[in-house]
Amino acid sequence: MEEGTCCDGPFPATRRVDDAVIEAELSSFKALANEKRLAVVHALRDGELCACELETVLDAPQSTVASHLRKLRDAGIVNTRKEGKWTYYRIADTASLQLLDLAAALGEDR
Amino acid sequence: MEEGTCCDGPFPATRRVDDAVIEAELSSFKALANEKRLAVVHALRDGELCACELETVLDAPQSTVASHLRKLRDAGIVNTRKEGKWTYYRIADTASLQLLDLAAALGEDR
DNA sequence: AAGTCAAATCGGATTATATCGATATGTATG
DNA sequence: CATACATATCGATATAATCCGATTTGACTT
Repeated sequence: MEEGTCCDGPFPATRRVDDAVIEAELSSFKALANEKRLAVVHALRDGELCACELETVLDAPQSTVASHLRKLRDAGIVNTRKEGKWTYYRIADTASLQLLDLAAALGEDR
Repeated sequence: MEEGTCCDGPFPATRRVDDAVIEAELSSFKALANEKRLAVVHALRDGELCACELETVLDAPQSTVASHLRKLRDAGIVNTRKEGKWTYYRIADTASLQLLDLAAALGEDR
């Protein structure tokens, strides 16, 4: 009933994807694809917290927390504000909160 | 000018985060935190494609593509439909497309 | 300027993911 | 039932991410 092979013809070039877009998406998704970094973003939903408060939230050593915060910062998910010897972290863009909500909805049933 | 230490008091328990929600978000983000899997999702925006067509899109060996497709399926990002010896893949939920768009917007400038 | 505390960075060990050839499974067709 | 093709799984290796102690940097304070 079947005839011919599936992939003997050229694949439509219209389905090729823009690398720059994928790169942008990738940097957001990689930043959020980690349990501790997600916990940070959740903790910051209600407002800024300083780095040492986030150590308490994550219950992890200072250096571990600092490296997660750096990744979130590099990805543009959070911003910082220095006040004396403390560094306060906050959500950079509410779009990241929408992102979490969508992801939660997608992943919840299963 | 500063007085006291930052974290000598107990941290407000109200900021504790729901683990189940994080787990759900994590499974979506991990599935999308890969260049090849993102390319698959993009390729499927305009409609279903069979596995061997996706080999062409990714330009990778069959076994590599198959393992990425399995991860997308396990995460509920794509569904499959078998027709004879072919397996067609499609986006399971348009919410994942919104997710890509938001992530692209977040990650583009920087 | 010595001491203290917050936070960032470094280095190396551990753990997780990705890659891909080889092999197995499943579905037509001759 | 042998063959061809599509796709899934296995297993070994390569690559990347995480973790965390130790050290450094920077901002106060005395």
